[in-house]
Amino acid sequence: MTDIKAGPNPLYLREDQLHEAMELLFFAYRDFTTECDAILASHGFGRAHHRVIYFVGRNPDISVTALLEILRITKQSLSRVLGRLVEEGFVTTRQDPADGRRRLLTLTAKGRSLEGRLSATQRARIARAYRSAGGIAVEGYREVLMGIIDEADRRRFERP
Amino acid sequence: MTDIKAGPNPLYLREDQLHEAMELLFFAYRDFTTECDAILASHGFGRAHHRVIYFVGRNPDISVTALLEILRITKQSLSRVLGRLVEEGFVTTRQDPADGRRRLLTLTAKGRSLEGRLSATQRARIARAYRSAGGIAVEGYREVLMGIIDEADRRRFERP
DNA sequence: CCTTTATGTCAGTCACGTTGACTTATATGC
DNA sequence: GCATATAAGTCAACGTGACTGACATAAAGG
Repeated sequence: MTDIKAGPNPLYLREDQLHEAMELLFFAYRDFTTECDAILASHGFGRAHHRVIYFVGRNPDISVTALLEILRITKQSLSRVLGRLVEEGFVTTRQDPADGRRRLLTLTAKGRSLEGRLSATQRARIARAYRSAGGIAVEGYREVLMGIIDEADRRRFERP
Repeated sequence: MTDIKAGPNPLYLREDQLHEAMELLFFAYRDFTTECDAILASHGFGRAHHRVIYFVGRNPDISVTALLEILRITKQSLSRVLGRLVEEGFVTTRQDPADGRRRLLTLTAKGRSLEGRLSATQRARIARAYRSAGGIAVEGYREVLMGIIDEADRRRFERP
């Protein structure tokens, strides 16, 4: 009799916990991206432009191939987006002095300014979440997300 | 002189930590979704179909409006996706007995089967990450993501 | 009865991803 | 030095999944 209400079976709980994790990721990503959309739209840009601006900003002199590997899209897809960003003066390309086949991408001052405006809203959201959750929670967030990420990309987050 | 190499200023460190958080979310979401794409593509479906199947599966007898609120898309966007899922027998609609204006959405056996196949790959990924990170980390993951999610949707994750 | 709500639909547009084929420039290995 | 491989760019065609705007219908509710 005591067992009847002792709780749902542990397998059911576990499934539910996994569903919760999936939904947390879905809602967090949804809300994380929406604020930037208005700023981007005012330039006629979309999320693809944001991703390029962000990763070029974080990795000055990145090669096109390296950027493609981060984004996991085709070069034809990148081409349209990157082409516009270069055309409109947000990104510059220069030849790699060490390997003339490579084009190195860097943000212009204009690009850095837009990047800053976009990142600021997202940083604020993260900072708020980090502050309210605390340091131990932050470490847990990091460990779980690293576990979700494909092994090949985990090294990006290794610590000195 | 000792100060010169004493370390980067704390503000810079903090910015870097926030950028790490942003990238973790980006890569995790990217990798979380890619495995399902092949299964979906074999049906001629995309991620939009997956989202509908998932949330209808998790919320049997959900109304169209409630689903729209979760997805935060327009009814015109949902219409094409949902229409195909109903047409091809993955989702059924019925009139709400309590309010005849509402249509209640539920997965068919066929829909549950596809949902199960899709969720299984994602659950496996989460379960692996949860196991390797441990219970304390899982709690942190949950707290931080809840903080990132808009306040209005946080109640979805409240505990009994 | 009139207004509001829930849903569906037609029409047009745009962002952003895809595949496939082809070119050009440079690097590198035999 | 030549052949092959790599990095990048380009043209073309295509599909999904978002959007806006306008309009229709059925049911609920004051």
